[in-house]
Amino acid sequence: MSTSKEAYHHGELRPALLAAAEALLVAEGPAGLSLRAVARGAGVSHNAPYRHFASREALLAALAAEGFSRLAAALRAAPGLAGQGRAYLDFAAAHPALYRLMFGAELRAGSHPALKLAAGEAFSVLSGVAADRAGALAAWALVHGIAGLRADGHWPADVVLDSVLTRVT
Amino acid sequence: MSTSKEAYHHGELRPALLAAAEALLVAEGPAGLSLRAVARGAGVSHNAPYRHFASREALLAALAAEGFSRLAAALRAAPGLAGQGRAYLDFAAAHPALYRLMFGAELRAGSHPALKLAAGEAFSVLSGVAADRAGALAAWALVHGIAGLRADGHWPADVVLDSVLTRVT
DNA sequence: ACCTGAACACCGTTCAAGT
DNA sequence: ACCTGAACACCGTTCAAGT
Repeated sequence: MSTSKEAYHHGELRPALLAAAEALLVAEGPAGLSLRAVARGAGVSHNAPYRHFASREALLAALAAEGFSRLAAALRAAPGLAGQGRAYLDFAAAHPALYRLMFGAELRAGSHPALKLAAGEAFSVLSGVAADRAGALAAWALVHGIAGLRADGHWPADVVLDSVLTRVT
Repeated sequence: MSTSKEAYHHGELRPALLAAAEALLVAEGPAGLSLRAVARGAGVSHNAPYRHFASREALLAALAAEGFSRLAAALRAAPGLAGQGRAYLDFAAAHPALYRLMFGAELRAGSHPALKLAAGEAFSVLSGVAADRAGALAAWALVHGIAGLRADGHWPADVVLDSVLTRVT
């Protein structure tokens, strides 16, 4: 076994940077997520991240892609359309900062192929349990809309989610 | 009539800053929306905006609040729930950068009372045409979800919106 | 290969002045 | 009142070196 510090010289810096980035994102919000702060969090110089990410935005995109992979796994573990709807909302509620990064304005999915791929993977899991295409899109838009409104503090706390989820056919 | 330059000395700087900020947001995205660039756009020193906004975030919040007011006006002009749904989606599609700022991760509505108020105003217009509270929330979440997915490029271009909008009761 | 320190052009914010 | 220029501590990114 090597110490974590030595590990950076053996290819472990990339995951260490992503972990530091997520910790920063949770602790200080997206504004605190500077590349230099991420490097400090991982214990390396402000310049070391460029060995693994082409830019700050590329690191953010990688973190968001990781979020989509985790969301896809959570959806796969949930049974049925209603179950996946609840799993989707649970994920967004459990990781609000990450969820906002995944869909936020600072990342254009169009310009990050790996991100778009990871997102498509999560959505295909949702589609797999819907009756038809319009139904899958409606369900996805509904849970995504609820998750977004909740994350922004626009969603009344006393609403029973199931009473809303069942309004979509 | 005074020239626009002189007008800054007579209380017109605030709207001029908001207009410059929106132009920058549209032209360069949220990353290009620096306070110093906004000041340059309005033709004043990098420091002048602090006479009207406490911080960069306060200026962003004011711009987002203006967006909610415009959205509310667009909703008021549309007849019925389906009409308002379409008006909501039209607004998001016509002003994608502004829409993303309104709901984006860089602004927490909770910490900007005026922003939360403006958002609540827009939502109350939507609620006014729904049959009940769960239906209003479902409709709002659905159009908001569709708007967000479209803005992020996750929405298939060939989907007929009405076929999805009618899935919500 | 992987990491570092110095450097560049920026940024938000503060402050002491100017009119 | 409203605006300015200098200053501070940051930031993303690049570059020339070090091992």
